[in-house]
Amino acid sequence: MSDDEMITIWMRPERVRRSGPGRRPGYSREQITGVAVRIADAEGVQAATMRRIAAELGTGAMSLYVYVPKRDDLLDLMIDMVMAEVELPDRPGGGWRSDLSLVAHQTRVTGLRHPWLVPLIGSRPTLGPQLLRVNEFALGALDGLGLGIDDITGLVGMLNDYVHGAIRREIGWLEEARRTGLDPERWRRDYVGPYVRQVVEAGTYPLFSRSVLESRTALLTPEERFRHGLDRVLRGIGAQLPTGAPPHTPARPAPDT
Amino acid sequence: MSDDEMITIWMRPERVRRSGPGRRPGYSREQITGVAVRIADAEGVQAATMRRIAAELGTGAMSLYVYVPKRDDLLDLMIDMVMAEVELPDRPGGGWRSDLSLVAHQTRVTGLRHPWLVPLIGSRPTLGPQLLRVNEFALGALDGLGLGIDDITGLVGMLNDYVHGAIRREIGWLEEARRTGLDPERWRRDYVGPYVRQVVEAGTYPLFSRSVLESRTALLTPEERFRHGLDRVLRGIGAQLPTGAPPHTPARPAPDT
DNA sequence: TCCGTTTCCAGTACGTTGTACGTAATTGGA
DNA sequence: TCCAATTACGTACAACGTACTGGAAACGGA
Repeated sequence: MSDDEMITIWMRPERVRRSGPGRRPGYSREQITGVAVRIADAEGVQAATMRRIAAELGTGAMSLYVYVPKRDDLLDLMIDMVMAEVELPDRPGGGWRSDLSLVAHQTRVTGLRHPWLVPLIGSRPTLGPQLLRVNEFALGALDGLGLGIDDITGLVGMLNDYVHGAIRREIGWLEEARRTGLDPERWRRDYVGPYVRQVVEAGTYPLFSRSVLESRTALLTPEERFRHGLDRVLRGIGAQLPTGAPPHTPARPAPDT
Repeated sequence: MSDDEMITIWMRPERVRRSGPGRRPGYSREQITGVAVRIADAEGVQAATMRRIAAELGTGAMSLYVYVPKRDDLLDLMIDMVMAEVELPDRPGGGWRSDLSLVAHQTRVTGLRHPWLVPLIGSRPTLGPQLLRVNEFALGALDGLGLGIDDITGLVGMLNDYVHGAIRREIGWLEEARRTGLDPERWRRDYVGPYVRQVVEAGTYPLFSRSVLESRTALLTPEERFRHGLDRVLRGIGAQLPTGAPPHTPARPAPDT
């Protein structure tokens, strides 16, 4: 199977040539990905076009294709690059609750720092090394508590779903606000606000209205709101652990270092 | 505030003119949205271009702009149109567990019927009437059990996060398989398979490897797998209900009919 | 009946996108 | 010194969203 037919980027590592003929590469995957991430952070992922990235590097668009097969692959590389910002110890060991809490909070700050991350990950499932690393840490947090592997993956998946959903709620209409060139606060006030008010006043959805009008958590900081939801999920997880389980001892020896 | 400045489509209802001068409209928002949904179902949302939709209707691309302000608005309309397929009774009343289970399963089949739905909803939060309707039903399922409104929205959010995540996992690489023109099963076997096998054999992520090799739920049907995860979430919700709550009586009178 | 006003239809055109292709430039090894 | 390999990048093409424009159609009032 030739490299050209390798669909996933993770089976097509960057060409590394220590010696031999041919011009020396002037750029790199990591450099290109870094520029793409910076543009996406500032102006949204749709602004990170091949031409724009190349211009930022002072070269032509087609030069990027030496390092990246297609733009879609670059998106996968971007996802994995920012997943590296999720700071975790080599292995879990603080007790399952604080371990999972750490993953959740780290993922949240990363997702807020790069508002395009979670929406993108949602529409393009990828299994880059950094994502696998974070996943492995979360799985490890629940290992050795007497759970089967399927329960572990299920519970971690549930936690992951909450974290992604919460980040999405927190990001909200950020992307669309940017698309229209308005600052997010003004956008919320002038456009989302009137619509929600209209829906509330119409009274068609009474519980939705109550959730807007009588909300107390709306007064909390986003971080506190996130922790409340996280506590709920962690309580749910805790309720499904085998009773009398050891606090955090792994059942298997740690992987070789 | 003129219509031109209304950013959200839900504040710009379709122009309805019962009489007066002017040519009679030959198409409609619903008709256009329907064609777009059909194309997206068959070939992915990126195939539902303005030109393509118009051609399917036997007209020019620019004619669509009489009914839809921008393509992005059409995406919101598509989301809401398929959300209408989530079949629910007028109001909950089967007990919170079966009510929520109903929403979950209905959402799942809808998400599978339109694989672009969940990824799209994830990258573009919208509050169309059909989505509000489904949300209201879910909120109603937990009303009258002694929970505050914030707890209700939190728990419903948690459930919703799981359902969306589960659908995403089930859809998997469907979209990318289609992009490459291969059928999904062949794609999984020839591309995803080798990569996962390589990761597993490298042994870098032992728990991930176990989750692949020792999984028993992988042998279940997707529907059973979904129900298992759903049961976990519902157990988590049940564990957080006030004790001795009435089974399903709403605390407030039903909305006017 | 005719006209003016309003609305819809649709062709043309512009700027932008991803990327296939071809050519020039650069390098190490024979 | 020449060859083979590799990178750099301008050109080109099809397809995209959509602004603009002129023409067609339908009604109310004259």
